[in-house]
Amino acid sequence: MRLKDDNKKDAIFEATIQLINEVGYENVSMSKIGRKAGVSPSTIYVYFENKEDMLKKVYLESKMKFAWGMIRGIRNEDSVRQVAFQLVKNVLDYVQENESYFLFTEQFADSPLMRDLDMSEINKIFGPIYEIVERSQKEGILKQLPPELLFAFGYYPVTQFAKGKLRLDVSFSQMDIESLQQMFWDAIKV
Amino acid sequence: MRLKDDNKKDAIFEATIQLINEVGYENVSMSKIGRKAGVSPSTIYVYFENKEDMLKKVYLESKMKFAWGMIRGIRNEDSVRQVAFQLVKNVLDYVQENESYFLFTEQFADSPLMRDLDMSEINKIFGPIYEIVERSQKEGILKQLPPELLFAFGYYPVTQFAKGKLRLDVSFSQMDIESLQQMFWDAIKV
Amino acid sequence: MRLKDDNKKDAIFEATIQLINEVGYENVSMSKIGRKAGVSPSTIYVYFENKEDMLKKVYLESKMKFAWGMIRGIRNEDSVRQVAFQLVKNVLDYVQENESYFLFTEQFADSPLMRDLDMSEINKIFGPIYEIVERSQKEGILKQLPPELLFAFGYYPVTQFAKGKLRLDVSFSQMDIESLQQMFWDAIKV
Amino acid sequence: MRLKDDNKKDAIFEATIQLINEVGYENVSMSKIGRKAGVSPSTIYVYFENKEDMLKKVYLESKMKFAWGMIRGIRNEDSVRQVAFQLVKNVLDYVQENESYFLFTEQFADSPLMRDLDMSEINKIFGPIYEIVERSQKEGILKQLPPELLFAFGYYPVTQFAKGKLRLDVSFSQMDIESLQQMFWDAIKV
DNA sequence: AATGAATGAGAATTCATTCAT
DNA sequence: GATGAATGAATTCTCATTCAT
Repeated sequence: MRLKDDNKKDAIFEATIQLINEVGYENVSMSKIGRKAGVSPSTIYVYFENKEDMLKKVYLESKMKFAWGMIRGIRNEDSVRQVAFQLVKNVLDYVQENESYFLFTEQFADSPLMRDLDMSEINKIFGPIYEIVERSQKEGILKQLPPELLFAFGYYPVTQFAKGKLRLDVSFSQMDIESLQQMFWDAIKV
Repeated sequence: MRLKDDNKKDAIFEATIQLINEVGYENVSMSKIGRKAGVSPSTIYVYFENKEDMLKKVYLESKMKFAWGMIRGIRNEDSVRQVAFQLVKNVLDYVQENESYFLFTEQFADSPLMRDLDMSEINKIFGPIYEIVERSQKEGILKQLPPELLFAFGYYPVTQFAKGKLRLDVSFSQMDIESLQQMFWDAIKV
Repeated sequence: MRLKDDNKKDAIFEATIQLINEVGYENVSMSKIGRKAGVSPSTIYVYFENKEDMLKKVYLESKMKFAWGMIRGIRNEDSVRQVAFQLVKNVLDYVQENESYFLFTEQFADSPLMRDLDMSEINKIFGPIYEIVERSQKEGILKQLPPELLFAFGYYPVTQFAKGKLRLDVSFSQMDIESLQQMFWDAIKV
Repeated sequence: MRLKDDNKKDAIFEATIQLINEVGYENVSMSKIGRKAGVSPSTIYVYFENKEDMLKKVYLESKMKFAWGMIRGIRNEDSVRQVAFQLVKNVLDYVQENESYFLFTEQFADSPLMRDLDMSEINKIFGPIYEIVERSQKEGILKQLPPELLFAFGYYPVTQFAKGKLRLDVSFSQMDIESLQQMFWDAIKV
C-alpha cells in the first residue's frame, strides 16, 4: 500500500493557484491542474471530493495564510497607532511576498462558490486586534464605530491600491506606504 | 430587411446581468441567456461577436452607468468637502438602486476576462472631479497625494461595506452614511 | 433554421436497440450510439433529455409495438379459444419478425431503470382482451382466476421458449406452435 | 503466508448481491462492493480474476442454489402429479426465502454477460426430474413433448408471478399457490 | 434579421485495475 | 494475503458557435 503523499496535495494546491492567476477561473479544468501539478486528473479526486471542494479548501488556506500575515509582529502592548501602521505595512508586505495567493483570493472574493464558507476559524486570528480596538475606543482614541467599519479603511484601500501596482508590475515606494498608513490613521482616530 | 432591434440588445444585456447574479458566471450559458431574454441563442451573435465580446460590453456599460451615478449632482463650484460627502452618498445610493448592475461588475472586477479593457471613455467622466481635487490640493485643503490614492478611501471601503449589507439584505442607516463620509474626509483632508 | 429530422430520431432508436443487443447494456455508450446512428453524440441530446430518458422512450415504444402485435387479428366476436390460440401465434410471430425489438425489451424487463414507467397507455391496448376474458369466465369457459394469472401462461412460457430458439438461431416448427397453444388453453380452460 | 479466507469470499458474494439489488447493476463498482464487504477493492482481485469473472461466479452459485431449492423434497417414487405440485411450491418458497438471490439472477438472466456460461453442472441437478418425466410420458400421463416445453409452464409463469408480488411487497396466498399448481398440471398432463 | 438544429471540443467525474508496500 | 494510492481510459453531458433556412 502506498502512503498518501503530502507533496502531491501541495502540488495540486500550488498548481491551482498558479493556473487560476494565469488563465482565470473559467479556463481552469481539472485536467489542466493535474498536468501542472504532475499528477493524473483522477488523482485529484483522491485528495478532494470534487472541484468545488478543492477550490474552497485552497481558498480557506490562502485566507488563513493572509490572516496570519496581517497580525505578524503585533503585540498586545503596542499603541493602537502603532498597530494601525503595522497592519497597513503587513498587508502590503504580504501582498508583495505572496502575490499569487493574494490574487487568487481576490478573484474568488465575490464568487458565489465561496459564499457560506465557515470563516470562524480565520476570524479568531484577529481576536487580539479586536481587543486593542475596544480598549482604544474606551480610551477615546478611536472613533466610536463598529470595528468592521474601522478595519474597512485599513484593508480595502490598501489591498486595491496594491493590486493596481501588481498589475503594473511596480512595487510600492516608502512614500506610498506612509501615505496609506497616515490616511488610515486619520480616518479612524478621533 | 428588419433593422437591428435595440430592445433585443437591451433584453440580452439585462438577462445576462440577472442570470449571472442568480446562478453565477460558471452556470450561465448562451442559450440560458437567450431563453431569459426571449431570443434564440443564435440571435445573440447578431449583436455581439461572441460570448466574451458580449460580457465585456455589458461590463463596460455597467461601469459607465456607475460612473455617471457617482458624479450625479456634483457641480464645479461645490466645496471639495461637499464633493467628498456627495461622492460617498452617491456610491451608496447607486449600489442600493442598482444592486444587480453593481454586483455584476464586482463579480468581474478581478477576472482576467476584464483585463485590458479600454476604460478611458469611463475615466473621462471623472474629469471634473479631478479638477476639483487639483484645485483643492493647490489651496492646501487636500493631502498632496496622487488622486487615485485619495479616491481609494472614498470608494473601496464604501462599496465593500455596501456589499456586506446587500448580502445580509439590510439597508444603510443615516449613521452609516455619515460615518463613511466623515472617515473618507478625515483620511484625505490635510 | 433547420427542421428537426425524424429520420435522426429513428436512427437513434434503431442504433440503440441494435447496439444493446449486440454488446449489452453495460457496454453501450452515447458515443457508440451516435456513431452507429450516424449523428454526433451531442445530437442525441437534441432529441432526448439524457441517456435514461432515451432508453425509457425506446423501451416504451418497443413495448407498444409488441402490444399491437399481440392483439393483431383478434376480434371481439371470436371464441375465447380462438383468441387464446391467436395470442400465442401472435407472440411467436412478433418475436420472430421483430427479434431485436423483442430482445431489447427482455433485457430491460428487470432493470431498475424501467421501474415506475407509465404503462397505462400500453395496457389500454389489451382492453378488448380483458372483456373477452370476463365474458368467458361468466360463461364458465375459463377458470375463475385473476386475468393476470391466466395471461401469465400464455405469455411467459411462450416468450421464454421463443428466446431459447432465437439464441440457438432456429425457428419454431408448426408443432411447437400448436403445443404451446394447446398447453396454454389447457392451463386456463375450466 | 495467510490462506485465502472463505469468509472474505462469502462477504464479497453477499455484498455483490445486496448492492446490485439495492442500486442496480449500473451503479455498482468494485470499491462499493469492497466497502460493503468490509475489504479493500484490491482484495477482490485476490479471489477473482476481474469483475466479470466475479459476477459470473456469483451468478452460477445463485443458480445452483436455486436448482437445489427446486428439487427439495422430491423423491423418485413420487407420482408425477405430486412432483409437479411440489415443483411449483418449491419455486415459490425459494423465491420468498431467497428474495435477493432470486432477483439478482433475474436481473442478469438476459444479460450478454451471462451468455455462454457452462450450466451443465447445474442442469445435472435436474437429472432425477427428467427421469420422472420420461417415465410418465411412457405411461401416457404427460404430453409427449420436449421436457423443456413442459418445464416452461411450471417455471416462468410462477417466477414472473412471484416477481410481481415481490415488487408489491405482498406474499402469496394459499389460493395463489394452488391455482399455479393446477394450471401447470392442466398444461402438461394428457 | 432571426432562429432552432447540429456539432466538435472539452468539461467533471467514475471506475476497473495495477502498483508499491 | 491484504491494502489504499494512483491512474488511463472511458463516460455522460454541456456549451459556444455555426449551419441552413
